[in-house]
Amino acid sequence: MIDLGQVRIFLTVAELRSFAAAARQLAMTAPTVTRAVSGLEEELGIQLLLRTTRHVSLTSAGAVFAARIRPLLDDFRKVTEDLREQHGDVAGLIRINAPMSLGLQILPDVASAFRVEYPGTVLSLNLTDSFIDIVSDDFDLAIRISEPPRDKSTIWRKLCPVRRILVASPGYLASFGAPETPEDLNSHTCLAYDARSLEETWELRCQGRTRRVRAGRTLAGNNGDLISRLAENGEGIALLPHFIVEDAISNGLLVQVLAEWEPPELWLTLYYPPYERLPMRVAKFSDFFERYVTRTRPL
Amino acid sequence: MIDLGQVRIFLTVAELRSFAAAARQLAMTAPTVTRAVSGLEEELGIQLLLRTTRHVSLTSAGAVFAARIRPLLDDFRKVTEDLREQHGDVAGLIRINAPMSLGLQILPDVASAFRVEYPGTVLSLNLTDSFIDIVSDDFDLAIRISEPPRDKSTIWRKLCPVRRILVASPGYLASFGAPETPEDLNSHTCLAYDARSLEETWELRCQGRTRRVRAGRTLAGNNGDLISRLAENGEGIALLPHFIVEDAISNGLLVQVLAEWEPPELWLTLYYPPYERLPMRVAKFSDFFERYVTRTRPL
DNA sequence: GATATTATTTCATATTATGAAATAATCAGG
DNA sequence: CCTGATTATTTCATAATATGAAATAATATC
Repeated sequence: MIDLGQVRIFLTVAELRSFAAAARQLAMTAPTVTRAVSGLEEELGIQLLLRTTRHVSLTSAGAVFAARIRPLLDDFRKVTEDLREQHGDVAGLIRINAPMSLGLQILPDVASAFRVEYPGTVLSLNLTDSFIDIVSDDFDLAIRISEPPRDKSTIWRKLCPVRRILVASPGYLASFGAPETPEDLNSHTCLAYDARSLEETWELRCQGRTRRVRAGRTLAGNNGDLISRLAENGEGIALLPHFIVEDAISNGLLVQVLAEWEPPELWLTLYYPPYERLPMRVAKFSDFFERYVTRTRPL
Repeated sequence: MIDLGQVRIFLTVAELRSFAAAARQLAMTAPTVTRAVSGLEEELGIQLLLRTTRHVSLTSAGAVFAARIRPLLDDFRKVTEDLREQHGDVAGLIRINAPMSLGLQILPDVASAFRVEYPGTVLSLNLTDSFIDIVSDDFDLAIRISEPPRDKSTIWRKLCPVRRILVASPGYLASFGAPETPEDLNSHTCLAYDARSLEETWELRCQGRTRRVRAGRTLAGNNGDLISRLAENGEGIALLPHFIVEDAISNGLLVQVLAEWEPPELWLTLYYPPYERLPMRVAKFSDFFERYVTRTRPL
């Protein structure tokens, strides 16, 4: 991996057309400059500068390298400087988006505790279950339960895994029987999470074996609590985050089925808009939220 | 200046969420990874990763930094790899553009000598005096006499300074007298180089003093030899590169005037299209041309 | 609560970086 | 053509840093 210090020195020499002048401008000694350029040339395996004791000029390779690397070096400087200047008050508006069920359960407590610690902040809490675009919808922070995107350009941060389980009401199971294998689900009513496509594929794993089941052919909803309530009413089998159904289970309203078959792990994930500089208030709230979720109220 | 090795290690740890796994993947020892991340955090003055002995996760600052720095590191890799792979045959078509006068004087000799050394190459020589766009006009190399552009994004390379002098024919000077000061030029016919604007400003310096003269109000041309011929015909005073008028001066057709007043230095400059990878044939021709100009035929 | 894994620290050693001085090379001016 | 001044590089002794094995501290799992 190439050394940015060497690159900076090389660019200075190339611009000033002098090793001595570059050394003076960079407050270094001449040997340091010489060694930096030689080292870079050796590293790249190509000569960048032509020098006599009286005249320095770029080679064609050096000219191309300089032209391409200069803007990159500026970008690096900008990114690191933006990060270094992460200071300032924790105050101002923070626009937060979260899924309905999760938001209702924990955001009120997090928000109150946060506002005690940082009274200068203003929280705008927005709960939606549908897909949101954090940029165009103008949020500072979106809390989602999902598999993190492959996309390298969005800014996201996994907090903790969210376990999901299959549940049904005792009444439903009495009428239709409990499934013994994933294949049995095909003859059951499976409640899908996605109301739009009316269908969802459940991927279930057990000891290396994977089974896929189509859910939602008869009933679907876009909200965890809604689906939980439908399941409690005996409408069918649901695949839901544990934190949504834990109360219903301990009250006996729902029962876990096919416990040994596990769906893919989802992650509680924070999404940020493409900040150049993360505002302190957003950073603080993120970290506060993470502490709360992982310590005070594990999912 | 930040250390790219540390950045690479940090990104690996962030992706794998484990120092030990990152060490294994990068074929390093665990202490090296720990120290790289700590060093980076110290350098940036902000914590990037949250770690316990069993779990590693990004801080919000770390997530933003990772998302912004990752594409930059990829670009950096690409630039250096493109440069490292500067090998291969010196063969194929090289499309070269040059100013008319300079091109006529030296390109034939350079081209012949180059073709002897690299018979596999094909040279396309294009002479124009007007402004060219190296990208849209599809040249591999443009030779210009100009002040290098301020623009940091174009790829150019200064070869050597080009001295310019003020000249007129003996006949013209006999009729109108020789100017003693730059101000005297206002009552003379000054032949401008730029035919399009019909006007050109001559900036003349002598011992720290600077004078500006407007030229070309009555006669202008876009070609050095053309203007030289006009001056030889006694049409007025011209400001021309020394190499264009040296023959006419030694033949007595032209005489230098206001010798102690010097115009700004122009540079013989090579321009490249925004190559990602400079083709070997273009690099070789550039270096060949430079050697010829600075050694065989100094301007 | 024992165990295994993990991140970090310690410490001795090897490597590298650094600058003053010496050297070699080159251009300008007499 | 020589001298002097400037410049890039090398030398060399020293200081600073990097490195890995082993020890340590911390934590999740069984």
